[in-house]
Amino acid sequence: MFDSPMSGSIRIPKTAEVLAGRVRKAIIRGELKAGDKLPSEAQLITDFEVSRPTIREAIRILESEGMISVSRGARGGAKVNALTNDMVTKAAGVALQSRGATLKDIYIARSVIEPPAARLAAENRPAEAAAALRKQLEIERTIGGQHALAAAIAEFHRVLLDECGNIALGVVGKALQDVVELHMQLSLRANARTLDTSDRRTRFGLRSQEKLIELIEAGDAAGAEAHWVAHMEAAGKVWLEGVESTSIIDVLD
Amino acid sequence: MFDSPMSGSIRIPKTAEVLAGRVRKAIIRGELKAGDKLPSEAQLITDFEVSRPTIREAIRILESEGMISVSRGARGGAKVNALTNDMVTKAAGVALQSRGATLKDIYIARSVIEPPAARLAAENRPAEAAAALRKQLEIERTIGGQHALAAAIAEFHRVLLDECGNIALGVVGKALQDVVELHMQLSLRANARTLDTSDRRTRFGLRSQEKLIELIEAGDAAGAEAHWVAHMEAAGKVWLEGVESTSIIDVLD
DNA sequence: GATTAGAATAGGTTAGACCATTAGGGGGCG
DNA sequence: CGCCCCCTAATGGTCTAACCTATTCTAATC
Repeated sequence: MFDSPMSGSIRIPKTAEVLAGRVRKAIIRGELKAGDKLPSEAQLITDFEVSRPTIREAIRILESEGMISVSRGARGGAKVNALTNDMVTKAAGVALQSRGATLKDIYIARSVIEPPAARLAAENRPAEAAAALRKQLEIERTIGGQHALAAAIAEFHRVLLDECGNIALGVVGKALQDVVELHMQLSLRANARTLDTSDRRTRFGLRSQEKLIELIEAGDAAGAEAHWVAHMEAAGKVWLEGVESTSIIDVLD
Repeated sequence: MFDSPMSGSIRIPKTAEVLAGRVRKAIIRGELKAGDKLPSEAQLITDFEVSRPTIREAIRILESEGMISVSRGARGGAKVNALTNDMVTKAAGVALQSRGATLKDIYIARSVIEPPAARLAAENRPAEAAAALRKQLEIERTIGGQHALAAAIAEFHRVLLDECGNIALGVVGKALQDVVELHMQLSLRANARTLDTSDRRTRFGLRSQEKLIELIEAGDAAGAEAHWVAHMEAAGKVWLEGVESTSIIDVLD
């Protein structure tokens, strides 16, 4: 039983998918920039010579991918979104939840990714990275409120991943960070608990961040990595006992 | 300037999105398993009391997320797909390409993630991991053809990430691996080049994998990690000069 | 019994209508 | 004169009713 040269299941492309694909390609290639407006549905109908439901299916596809958002009313329509990590976060959230990943799992993965990010930052762009991190640290110091502080600290981690100079590491690291944050938001909304971030521990954390910045600024790659390993371990001990570390991640509404 | 309790732009949910959300939730929660068939469009119309275009928009959303696939004709309809990493791969591919990530970027990120995966495998489940890896190594040894061998080696890396016992690390590591593989497939199809994997280097790689398995089996976590760091570095030197290491990742069509 | 033509099923696409929401302009009132 | 409200136009959201097309099953025919 040989496959004939013509074998292989052929996939008949649907009009809506083709349409969505064209727009997606234009967005990824940068031909359509964030903020640009797509033509109105009526215009698209005449441009592409397809019916309205077909157009709308294409729009739903792109919307579900987070590439456009649609608003109603006069001057409404589909606008191109800035390409964010949202899609990666959503996809990772689904994959992690369906496999039963726990907060501890994700924290361990982050502990694997972030210290090398600190090393790369110190190696490749110490000055810029230190400046960006210091700016975020200032925000943390002046901010009020437990939730706002927690968000600012999360942002510090994101800045570190951004400034490491490796796009791939940044994308996956931030996706994990975002999944955790999403889970926390939903879990807090459900349980209305309060975060018990003691002041003493917070100050210790900020001092540790300050030290990281100094090591990066000095170009001490090995030192920055080692310090951040220690930081993540220490912070993880505190944080994971605060949350139910074994609870399965939940990113559903 | 305080936000009033009523501030914040409200999001009017669209019927199709609500519908898609319900099905998505059921799939993620495991209430709908892979292979299950959704009711026919006609049935959904009567079940949910919405019109066909709306149903179809919901179906397009879920299809674009890779959660279902639809076939035409008698006995056709929407079937639930197995939850794979495809969504994460696609999303990561888009994010990486739009940010101009290079193959080298991604390789570096993989070099960050895989050695700790080897360490975790040796720490947490040496016997199972060694068995699974050895099985894959056998496949590599008996396989013929350059492309098939390259695919088998890629699979070895995936098995390692699966067997490390950390779901989050596995998900993001495999996503990066998959993005690279997707790019290579498209690039090969476009250029019809041939892979020049010399036999000598291939055999060296397989011996290195064998050594990793032995270290993991012995529970030598530090040794496994260190060995895999060296392996990734050595393999990277060869591989990155074979491909255009600075070429920007491309995952379009 | 194998082949093939038709019937049944179910998704793919189109057309047209009407409803709901929003921005902006014009008229009335202070 | 200026402010507010309502009206209107633009645009997406939803529905109904068809017809087309692909796929499978069945039954008639050779």
